[in-house]
Amino acid sequence: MGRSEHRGGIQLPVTPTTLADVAERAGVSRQTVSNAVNKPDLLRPDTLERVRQTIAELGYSPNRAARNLRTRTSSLIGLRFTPTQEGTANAAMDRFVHSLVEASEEAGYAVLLFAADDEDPVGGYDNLLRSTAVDAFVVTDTYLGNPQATWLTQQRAPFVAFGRPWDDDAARHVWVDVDGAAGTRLATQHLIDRGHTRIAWIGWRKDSPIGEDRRSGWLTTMHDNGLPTTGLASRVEDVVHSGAEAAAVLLDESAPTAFVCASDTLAMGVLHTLWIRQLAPGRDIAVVGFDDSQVAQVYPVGLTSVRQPLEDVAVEIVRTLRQLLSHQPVETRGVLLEPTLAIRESS
Amino acid sequence: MGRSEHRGGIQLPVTPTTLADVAERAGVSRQTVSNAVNKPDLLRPDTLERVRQTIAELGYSPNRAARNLRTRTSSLIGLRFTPTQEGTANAAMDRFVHSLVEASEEAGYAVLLFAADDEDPVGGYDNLLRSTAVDAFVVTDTYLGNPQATWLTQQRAPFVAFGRPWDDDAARHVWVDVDGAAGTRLATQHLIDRGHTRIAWIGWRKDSPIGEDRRSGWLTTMHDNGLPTTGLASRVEDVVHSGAEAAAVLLDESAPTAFVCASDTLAMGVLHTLWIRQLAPGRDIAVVGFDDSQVAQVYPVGLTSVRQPLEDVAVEIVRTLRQLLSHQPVETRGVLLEPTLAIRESS
DNA sequence: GGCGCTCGTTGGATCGATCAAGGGGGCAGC
DNA sequence: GCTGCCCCCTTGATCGATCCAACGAGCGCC
Repeated sequence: MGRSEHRGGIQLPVTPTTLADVAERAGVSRQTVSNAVNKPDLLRPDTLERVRQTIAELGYSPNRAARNLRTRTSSLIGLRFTPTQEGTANAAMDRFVHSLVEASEEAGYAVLLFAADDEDPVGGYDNLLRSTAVDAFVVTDTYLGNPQATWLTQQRAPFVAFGRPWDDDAARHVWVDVDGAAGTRLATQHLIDRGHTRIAWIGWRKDSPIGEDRRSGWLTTMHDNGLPTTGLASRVEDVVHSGAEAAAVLLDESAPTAFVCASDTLAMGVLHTLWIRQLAPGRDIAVVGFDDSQVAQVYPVGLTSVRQPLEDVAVEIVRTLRQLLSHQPVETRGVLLEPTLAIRESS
Repeated sequence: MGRSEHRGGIQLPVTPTTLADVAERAGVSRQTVSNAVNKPDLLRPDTLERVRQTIAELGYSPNRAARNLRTRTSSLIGLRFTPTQEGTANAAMDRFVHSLVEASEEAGYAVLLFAADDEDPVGGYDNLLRSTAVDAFVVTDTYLGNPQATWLTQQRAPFVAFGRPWDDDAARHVWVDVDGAAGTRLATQHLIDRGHTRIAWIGWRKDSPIGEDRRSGWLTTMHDNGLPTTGLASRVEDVVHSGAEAAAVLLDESAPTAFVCASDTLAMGVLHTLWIRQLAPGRDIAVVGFDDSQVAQVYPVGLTSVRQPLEDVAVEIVRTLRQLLSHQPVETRGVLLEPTLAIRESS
């Protein structure tokens, strides 16, 4: 019974209203109220109306715990929250999380965040899974040989990865990703359209498949346009000063008129070098970054940058998750989305 | 019973292990197993050991839904996730959320994210509260006259606000905040120590209490040091070009040698103006921002910025929440934490 | 009018944990 | 040897929803 008490003149519920309260008040049984909530078309219209009105009067909401217990679902999606690394510009998590929360909410899910210590990469997942605290996971950090995807697959836990299983052909899980090569193709073609012919690449070290993917977009576009690439590429760590150094070396040795970078962080390094050499970004030398981070948006000159469609990624992930959870056959094993180019003054 | 089946040679649990399974296997009752988990000191050491071993053998984790139903708690903290506005540098959410997740986890809580449409600001809160989906809330957007805090107080819902109830003296809720004035005092004193005497302020419009607070730190420090402030302050919108314009006007009219800004976004505007006028940040003109955003960190020159102790804020919030939830008297109604200054080349 | 069928409704059982009492064994005291 | 007491553990009830099987009213058909 939803008891209540008077306090300070306002009637406040002490125990929340239950299904039984509504049933009694509306003069029907519990099951009928449950049906009114979950399968409205089973009720006669007038009964439905009456029950709904009672629900509104009493301000009833189904108790999550009870529902979860009975249905063995939680309507929660687990996401391990990995913060942006300090000193880099890649703030994709912020935008992605928001998109995921919104997309989930429309599908009736909420997002549960958890952390995980580095010693035990699957610890957090294991806990939530065994205690049936979440229905599914979204895995974001699909770096080379990451253990989470493999482990979750073994456990037959439903999950969708944001990111391709680059190395592992045997991986049978579902993923959504953004076509990085298409992004750098966009960037490179954009620069070619502006008349540039000597376009340099600054990317990540070779052991990053994401970096190599992005690099390939630059490479193929240059080749397709019959433009030179020798001496115009550099692979460094993803920190600002590495980008700056690489830009300095490339400027000295190969005289490029434009740079395509694997990240906004590296692009910032390039801009730094330009600034030191009194070169104007966009006028003297063009620069394009990757991720459309806040840095790209608020940098005084305005950094042109490849923008990942994170909203679409989130929608796609939730759509796929729903298929997985409803035991429908999943249409496609992987979905690749096209990024766009946010053009600003630097190019 | 935790049934299991053979598939692919590996034994996989179909139904998770329950308390009863453990009890049967260990030769004790359900309650004893429950006590072994929750009140270990009630058991005889040898029994405890035996039960614990059985729990480990079977890989048992308590079912969250069942526990939640019985105890009327969820071990979840609700947080409305508001993404960073595009075009601004204030990415505090990212760092704060991570800190909150970590602090919560140590206290046995997880963070539940939800969105809310602007039409119904309390909609998300209401749903989660009535369905007893979360134990408490963390409210971050305590702007002037925000309805959430008031509403939650009325509902007697446990929550802690990140941010002071500026306008509302009647607000009786608990809060944790960062002392913005102390931050700008740090920044201003830092510039004075470097020999600057004409230090300008660029802040937000007057209707922002946070902005006025930060402004007061600059003002008092200037006065305390007997330095002039007339003609050296400007209040604009929190976008880059407004900051740039304000800097231009101030430079022309009052010839400051340093700027203290209410945000990194505005500081970026100042740097833009300096760049246009060929003035070197840090050498010709000093600039200090606020929030220590990624922009400040990766900007080529390195922007000195006030850094909010978000990790400490999160810890303090969780500590306070636990007091609230355990019905202990809360020690203090509000906690004010001191920011630090991240000094870089721009000053 | 009776039969069978459909649709809506009903009471009981169930999910898996914790709460609140109740029971049994061992040890000390007389 | 019996009683009393305490400690440790067990048993039945409960949280609030949904699933299940069965029941009842209304209707059409013969």
